[in-house]
Amino acid sequence: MDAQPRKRPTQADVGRLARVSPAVVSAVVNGRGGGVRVSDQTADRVWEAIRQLGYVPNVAARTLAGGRNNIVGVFTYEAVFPTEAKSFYHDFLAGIEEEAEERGCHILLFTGSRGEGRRRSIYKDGVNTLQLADGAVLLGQDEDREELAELLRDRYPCVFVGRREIAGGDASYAAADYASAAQRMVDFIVEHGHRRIGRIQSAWRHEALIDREAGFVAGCRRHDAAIDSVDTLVAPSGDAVANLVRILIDQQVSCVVTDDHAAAVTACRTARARGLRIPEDLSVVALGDYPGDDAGDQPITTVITPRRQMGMEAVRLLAGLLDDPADTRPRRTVLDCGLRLGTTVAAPPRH
Amino acid sequence: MDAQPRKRPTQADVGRLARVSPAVVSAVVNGRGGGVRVSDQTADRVWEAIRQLGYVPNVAARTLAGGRNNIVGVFTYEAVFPTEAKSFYHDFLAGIEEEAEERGCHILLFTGSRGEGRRRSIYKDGVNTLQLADGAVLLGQDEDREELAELLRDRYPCVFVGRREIAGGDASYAAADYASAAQRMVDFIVEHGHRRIGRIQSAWRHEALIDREAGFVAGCRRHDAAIDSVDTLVAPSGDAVANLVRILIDQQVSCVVTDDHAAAVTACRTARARGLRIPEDLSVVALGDYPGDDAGDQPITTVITPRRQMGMEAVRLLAGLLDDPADTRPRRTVLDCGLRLGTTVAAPPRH
DNA sequence: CTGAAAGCGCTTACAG
DNA sequence: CTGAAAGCGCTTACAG
Repeated sequence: MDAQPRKRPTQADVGRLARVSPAVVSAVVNGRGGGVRVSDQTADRVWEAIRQLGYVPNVAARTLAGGRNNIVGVFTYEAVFPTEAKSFYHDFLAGIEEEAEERGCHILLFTGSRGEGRRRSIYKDGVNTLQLADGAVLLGQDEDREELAELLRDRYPCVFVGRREIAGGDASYAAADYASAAQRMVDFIVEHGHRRIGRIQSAWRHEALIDREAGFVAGCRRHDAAIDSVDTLVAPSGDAVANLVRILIDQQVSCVVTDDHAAAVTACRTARARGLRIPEDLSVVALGDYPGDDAGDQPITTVITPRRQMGMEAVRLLAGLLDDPADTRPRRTVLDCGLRLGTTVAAPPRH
Repeated sequence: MDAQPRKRPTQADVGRLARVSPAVVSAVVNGRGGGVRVSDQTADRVWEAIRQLGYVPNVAARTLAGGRNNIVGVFTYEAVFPTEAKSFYHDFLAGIEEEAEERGCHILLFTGSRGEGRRRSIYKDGVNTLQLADGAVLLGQDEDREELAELLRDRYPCVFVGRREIAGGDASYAAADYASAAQRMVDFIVEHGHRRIGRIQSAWRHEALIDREAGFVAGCRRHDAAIDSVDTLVAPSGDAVANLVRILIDQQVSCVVTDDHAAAVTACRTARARGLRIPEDLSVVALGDYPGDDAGDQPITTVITPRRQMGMEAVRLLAGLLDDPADTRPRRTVLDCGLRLGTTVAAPPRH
């Protein structure tokens, strides 16, 4: 057979076969956009030639010439398919996939962006790799804010999944409304009669955590009259949680509120080890869930992140950004969180 | 601020500032590659200009001028991130990601390839969408073999995850060695003393299932002297399994061998409903595992598909294909499967 | 309604 | 050791 490094057919080849100019081929391929009009007959001839030759537009050329390539980028600093916490990104990605598919877009995962070190970066050797795609959705936790600021300065079209305040730039995002969810969670436990609330707060100052805090504080303020005490302890790491739970138990709180699911699970275990029953003796709630299955553990009453919807909405916002680049205002959506009622909340014990 | 659609500095701009030609800038940026040599003085001047202007190479232009784009495609007919069976593709993708990252490649998920119908297809409007990438890894079960045959005819560089015999083409693949694994599984149960074996076989004639069958049959033949009987029943669907299990129980088999994990779980449940204990009264093994967690069920003794390795190997094979396109022979690797020893096998009961 | 031409930003032979 | 030029494959004004 021919062993030559298969040369792909170009617009010129198609044009030659269909006896039209490359420009016409371009117009046909792109749904007669660009002010050029082509008769149905001609279009059919072009399509036939395209089919015969197996022509496919060259992404790079398209991008270079200014057109779009219908590729939505997805960038994460960590592995998209982690070995532990396998399902971490799944629901976000499912939403992104669904919406991208709906719009006829492909998804480009920037896995080849590891610079010098082990870490991925947007600017590989000073080059913004994301440019391969029309725009990108940015996911994940452990970010390089410097780089993100640069990305915004570059005016690269991107949307974050989750709220982000990037210095010097107006980031677009599809976020979860952790603030109101946290507030509703406070409503919920106060309605159950809790008057002494213990709070274990992450030391990390991520927007998602700041929002939880704001909502929690607002909720407590609203129930100021009903609540006797709120003890807030900051956990520098997950390892510290167990100790803090013991402290709160000693302070006689009837309900422990954690930032995330893992901390809530730890709280339950620690309390049980102290001989307390959940929820009879101590209630526990989380202001953030874990995407995986709880695998056997007692289902925690928790705020649910609308991951799938966030993914979908991020793609939608990005599409808007691309469709109207003249409008430079940030696109922002804040989506409602649900509360999942597990089995870890009951009325406080009577003494 | 300026609302203009972000215009970035180019090599030409840098060259103008540094008083050199664009070609020199290119050489400097790319570490003096391309046969062009530049004096250190000049290089410094260029770097200084780059810094001043904040120059960043344009990826699309680079790709266009260069050839390959370092994008590995991944194609599946179904959603890559399914709502049910969430983890179905995870391990494969993790392997693909790991190897792609190692090679500085990005991953393109062909999600925008839905043609007329609801289904994805490689040839959208008669056009091979996969050509957006340098080559592709093909995943999944429910395929369009016609289309795949066409893909091979097109000589598009692609590698399947799992063995495939495509009519009229030599498909490259990274497969699992189900045949030897099945054979070893037969060894295993015979060594445990099983003499009357019941087999529930899927009616589906996928390569992966054909391989299991071949291995199972070979294993039984090898132990011909030891085995009293092998009853093989074909299950047209998963729903039929329970009934077939009852038949096998009536026929006094001491071990049931299924093709997949789900059928094995059904077998266990059905047997238990009949008052049999697993494994004391009946042993059950599966020749294929399920990637998710077994969530509470008794761990099945099963063949393990090396998903991660298959994903990695597929990318490696693809890289080989791309690096040496002159060599048109198919690239094929068959990877060992492990056996997971669950708690569903014991010596057969004595009567 | 269609064609010829310029240009996107880069790399890579090819001359000097 | 350096510059001028062609070309990668496309889109997009611009003429006919």
